[in-house]
Amino acid sequence: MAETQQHERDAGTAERALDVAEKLVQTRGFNGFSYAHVAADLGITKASLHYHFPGKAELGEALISRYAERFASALARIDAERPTARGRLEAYVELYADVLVGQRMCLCGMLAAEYETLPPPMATAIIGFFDANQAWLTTVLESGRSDGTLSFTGDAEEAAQAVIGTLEGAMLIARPYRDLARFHAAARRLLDGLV
Amino acid sequence: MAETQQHERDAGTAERALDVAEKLVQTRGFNGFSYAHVAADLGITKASLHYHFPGKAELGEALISRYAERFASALARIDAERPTARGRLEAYVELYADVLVGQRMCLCGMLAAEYETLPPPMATAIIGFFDANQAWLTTVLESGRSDGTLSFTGDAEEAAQAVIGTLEGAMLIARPYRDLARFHAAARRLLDGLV
DNA sequence: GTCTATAGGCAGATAGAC
DNA sequence: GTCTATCTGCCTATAGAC
Repeated sequence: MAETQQHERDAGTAERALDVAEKLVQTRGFNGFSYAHVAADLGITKASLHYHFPGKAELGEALISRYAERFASALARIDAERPTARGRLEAYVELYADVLVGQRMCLCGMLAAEYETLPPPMATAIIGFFDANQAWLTTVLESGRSDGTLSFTGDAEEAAQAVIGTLEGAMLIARPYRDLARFHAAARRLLDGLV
Repeated sequence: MAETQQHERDAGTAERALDVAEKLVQTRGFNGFSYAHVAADLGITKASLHYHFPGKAELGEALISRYAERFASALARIDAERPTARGRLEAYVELYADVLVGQRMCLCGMLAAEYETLPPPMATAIIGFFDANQAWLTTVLESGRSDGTLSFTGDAEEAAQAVIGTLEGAMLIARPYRDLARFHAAARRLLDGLV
């Protein structure tokens, strides 16, 4: 497993740079961090960082693409481990909660706020992230409604969009309050509204 | 009305600077705009802007305080014009929608994302904004439940927090999609969930 | 109240040695 | 891969003339 990605231990510099940058973007935003921040945290120079990522835009793209891949893996895992629609939704909420416990905002939620200032490739990738989430949620919601375990009005796609917006918004507000319970209360209400 | 604030026409330089800065922060974020942006838009120099606001931090504080005051006025007006809890909630949603039509994020929602990077006085002011909204919503929800026109589970304060989070999140996601309907659909579902 | 001029710092980025 | 050195540009901010 020489060139495959390893988490935590023994990761290459590029991967560790992504870890540091990811945390910085999730807490400070894309316009609130710099190559200097990342380099200092890694114990290398800015110039070295430019070897791995030609520019901030490319680093940003790599950030979203890795984040989206991990999210997709997590969704596949939920599909495999959770048989019911309700269970899948609960696991989905947990994905968000796990991000928030680290005092972080969802990477793409943060970037959505800064959308107007982002390089076009990053903007496109963010939309792709939300589209993928919406597609997965739509399937879950539809299957739940089919087997009678979920109940909601309107089409599943619209409900899926509401789920994403509600969770992102709950994170956005809970974070400054440093109140994880606030997020969970909002998530609970959301799930209860889907019966 | 020499020194009182006038909107639109004949506003003083400080007020016009706030208008420009407000729009910039709502679209690009606090870390995504500069004195140069504001000054250029006003047709004055950066130095002149420093005469009105000593630093970016003070400009940011003035921004939040004016925004919060206007929001408070709008809420008082809703109380005066809308007799029912349901009508007040609908008018509250419209406040958000009116911001979004201008392709803008809620000022404080945007700043909530950048929370970790803000000068402490700005951070405090943002919490104050959300607290005020929550207090108003809590009263509306309680009165609606009392007279039987609204129905929801849990305490009104928690429901109020959910309303704020849902609307902020709906804005956050609808904006990159440039899809106002997406916001309205989410808002409709939210109101329908309060019967 | 607005200007010119300028300071000092940090940003993103590159060249070239090792 | 990482370094030193450097560049250019933009940032916030100030001094002082008008």
